Amino acid sequence: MSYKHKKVISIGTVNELTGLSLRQIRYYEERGLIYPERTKRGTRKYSFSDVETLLQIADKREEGVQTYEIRRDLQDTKKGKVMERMLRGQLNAHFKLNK
Amino acid sequence: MSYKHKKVISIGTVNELTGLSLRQIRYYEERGLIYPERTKRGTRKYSFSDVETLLQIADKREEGVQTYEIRRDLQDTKKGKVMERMLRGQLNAHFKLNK
DNA sequence: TACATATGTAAGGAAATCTAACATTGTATT
DNA sequence: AATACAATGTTAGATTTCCTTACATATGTA
Repeated sequence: MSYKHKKVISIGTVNELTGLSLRQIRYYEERGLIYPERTKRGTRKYSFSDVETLLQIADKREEGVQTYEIRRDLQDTKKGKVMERMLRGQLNAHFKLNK
Repeated sequence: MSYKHKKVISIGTVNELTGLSLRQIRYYEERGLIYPERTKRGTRKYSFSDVETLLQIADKREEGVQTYEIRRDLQDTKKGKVMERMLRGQLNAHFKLNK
């Protein structure tokens, strides 16, 4: 897994990187927008990818978009990315789309 | 700056990633092998690049190499990398090596 | 009005980190 | 042999960070 997706950043640092409050960061998890991992003892760990997502969320929220819609958009984006890869043929081995 | 060099990882996570004890991680800093940043309140933050360096250090230590030699090697490596880039021409604008 | 959303804040507890000091073991120097 | 330095462990006390839960509040929506 790349550095971008490895979950190693604790919530205080995410707060500094994004400007979002701890409350907000945890709440967006509760609403299913992000999925940090937990250490054995329960502390949350985020990836750079999560940080990027949170920055997008912050933008959307400023526009007044609700978490429910943001979640939908994020899922669409993910699907979009998967589709791109499929079209590029990188998932052929799994899904046997060609031939 | 890239994700690889951004200092966002706390020492406990570095311990998990490298298998080195907290004591060792701090000691290698004391010996000038790595340079974590500090938050306002004093907690150390490491980059993925630091983690890579620490893995190299761990290897060298197992071979019995002492920290002062490792430091020298690491510095050489850095110089080596800079030279590579210079030869690739990426620093021309700065050093005007060609023409 | 009643309910849901989004966020702040407070409290109490548990986990993580910091520094400093002392102990130990091995290797090198005198 | 005695001394010194290197590398690491361990302990202790203090500070910081993080966790959950609960209550408050403002704003929008059914």
